[in-house]
Amino acid sequence: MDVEALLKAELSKDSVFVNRDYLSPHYIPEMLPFREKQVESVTKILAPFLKGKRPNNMFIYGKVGTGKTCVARKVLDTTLNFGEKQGIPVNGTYINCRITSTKYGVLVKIASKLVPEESLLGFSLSYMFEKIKNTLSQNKMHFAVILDEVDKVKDVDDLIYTLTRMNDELDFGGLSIIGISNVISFKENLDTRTKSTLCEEEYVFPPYNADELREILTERASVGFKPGAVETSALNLAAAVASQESGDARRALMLLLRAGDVADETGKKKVTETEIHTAKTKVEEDLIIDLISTLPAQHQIVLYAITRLTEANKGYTKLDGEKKLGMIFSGEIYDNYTMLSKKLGKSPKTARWYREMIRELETYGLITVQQSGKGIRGHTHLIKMNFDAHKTRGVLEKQLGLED
DNA sequence: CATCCACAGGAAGGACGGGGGT
DNA sequence: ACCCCCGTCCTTCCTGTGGATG
Repeated sequence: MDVEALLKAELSKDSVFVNRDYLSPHYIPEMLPFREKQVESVTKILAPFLKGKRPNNMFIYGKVGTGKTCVARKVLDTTLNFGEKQGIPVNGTYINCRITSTKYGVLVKIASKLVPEESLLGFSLSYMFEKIKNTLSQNKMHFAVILDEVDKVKDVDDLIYTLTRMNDELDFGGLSIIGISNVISFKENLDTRTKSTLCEEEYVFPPYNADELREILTERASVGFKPGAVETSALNLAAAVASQESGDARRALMLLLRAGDVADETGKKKVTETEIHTAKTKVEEDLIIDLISTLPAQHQIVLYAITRLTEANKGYTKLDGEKKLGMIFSGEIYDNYTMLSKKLGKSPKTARWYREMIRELETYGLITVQQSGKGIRGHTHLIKMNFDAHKTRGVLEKQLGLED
């Protein structure tokens, strides 16, 4: 008797859901529809693992919500389980580089996976390096790291170099890297050596089309929702909306999840097109919150300054052409940022550091940066928001604790 | 054409904070 | 309790750049 299942059923009595978890973007389903080929390819690459050979490194590129992370994690998990059952010394871990963005952090993560019983914080980088090397060598172990959002690592070249150097120094065992990114330009900015080591194998994951999304949604809805709780037209709409906005499965699922919440809140027994429409705006806010909440306070203030200037439409005060509509001058933002910082009782950072923050905001996809061309005196950057300024400002005000 | 503008972004070096050794 | 080490964050100082300006 599954008590937990009973409790969940009890909880969901007045809900359209049976189990919300199945709709969570973090849930990894048994089967990954429309990704069979990719699963097969990645599995084949990792297979030498089980024969005690070092698999090639791998680079996976694809837009958000195309199943990169899902496929990589799924295959790694299965391979590790299989290896364990067969008594083969394999190990591996998943690292999200948006959270662990330094070389040191990545090494700590790997080391603590290898020797979870030891406390490793505070040791030097070289100690960590040796620790990993020795553990792998002594156990003749093969290790695979998934570096999700590799583009977020501070010095990728250095990290990849360090990890490959480990292989050269190892007599037994080995380490292979699975890099994942959704930034097209990422590869171009890599050192040639890094590029050739990381991209020994390369895969591009295409976006899902509307039909595929609809099937994914239908499948998840059948396990996550009560039977008949979602109208077919609602599923079609959700799939259409998501495919229109880039074929992002994660977003499609969030949309459906949110629509279910809306139905629950309004006491409806069914999810219809109306709920999907209402959920659409909420999902956008969720995505913004997702991106913003992990940002350091100073970055948030910079972004806040950008939203304010965007809303005030200061973008074209100094410009005549319409091409640059909605673009804001870097210097303007900095002035605004220093003012806001002081207002919030924080000392503003220097202009040099401000430029670093702008660069980071760009890599997070929150803003677009463009070189100033003709028509502007001097050499500066023009900045544009990628999300709705009003919504972003609302989220930021909550985050920064200022609501007036 | 020299000069200025309004920045960009590299290099080097503090300040800080967690952690170990003694 | 003290110092030292290390990695990260951030500042200071600096040289570079593409276009406008006089």
